[in-house]
Amino acid sequence: MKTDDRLDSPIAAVCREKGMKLTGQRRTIAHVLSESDDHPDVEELYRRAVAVDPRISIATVYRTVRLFEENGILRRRDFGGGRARYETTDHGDHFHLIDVDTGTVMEFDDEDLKALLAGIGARMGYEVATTRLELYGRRLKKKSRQAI
Amino acid sequence: MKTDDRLDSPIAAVCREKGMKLTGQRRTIAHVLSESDDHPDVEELYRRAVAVDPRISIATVYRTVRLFEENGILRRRDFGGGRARYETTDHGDHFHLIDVDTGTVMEFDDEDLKALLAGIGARMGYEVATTRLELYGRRLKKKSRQAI
DNA sequence: TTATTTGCAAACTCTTTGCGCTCGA
DNA sequence: TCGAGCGCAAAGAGTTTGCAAATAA
Repeated sequence: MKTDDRLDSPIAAVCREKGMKLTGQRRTIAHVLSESDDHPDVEELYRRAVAVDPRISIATVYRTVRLFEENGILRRRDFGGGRARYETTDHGDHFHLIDVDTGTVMEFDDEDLKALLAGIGARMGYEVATTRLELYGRRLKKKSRQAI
Repeated sequence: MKTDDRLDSPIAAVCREKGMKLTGQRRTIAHVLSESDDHPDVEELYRRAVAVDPRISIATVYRTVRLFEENGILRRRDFGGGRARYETTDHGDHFHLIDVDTGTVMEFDDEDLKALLAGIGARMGYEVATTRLELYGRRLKKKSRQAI
């Protein structure tokens, strides 16, 4: 495929650094990912990629997403619903809060929480390697919302 | 199917209370579940059920497991690996710690943790309905294990 | 040039479902 | 008796893969 320099992106740069062959499809997917700050599934990534360049198949999206995950560029998430969702790793470790009414996914982080989890693990004789934590909730009415 | 009173179990009793038709297959699956204190997937439940009574199909296990979940007898869990796993609801709300080397699933509970999570949700404007929390870890050497 | 990657379609895994027969109440 | 439930096999949904053609380096 012909190189399209307009599709250069931070993630494409990482691919180059890691020595991956930078095909047109990978460049396109890297571009789409760099522009996304949500948690798309493969189908959605495919839709966005095709909008940029129709010469791409969903099999390639699956393959690329796995490649990027293996290279630490993407993190796979599972919020239920039977499909994997992906987020870039460039904004660190965090947890998720999912609005059960709208499906909106929000990110949060909390040092006390991390410390507490590590402590619980240690007390049980384990070093915690990874944590999967998702809160599923409903928007509070303003009145009952706690002050920050 | 002929009734086999040896298969009576606490879960079968709950089925009766809830007015479900207590078929031989359901009785067998209820029995198997009452004897299990781990987190089997459908395949494993099927294996255990067939060992008790071979006249059972995996479709029935799927159907029964869903029925039991809808009736609050079972809770569906997803620890990755693409298959749902089930636990009885009779031992309350809790979290899981999974040994990444052996696959062993352990349960734990922590009031401070629950409070912290509820607080985080509230601060973000949400009432937390359900929480999914799994710690994946590696056994610590005795020496570095923290005192309880 | 040539080892990799891609597109396509078939295959795979887990789960659900349509249908005619069976069985519990 | 008779409607709910069962077994079977086929269908779905998401994901992976074998193979020949295309392509980046």
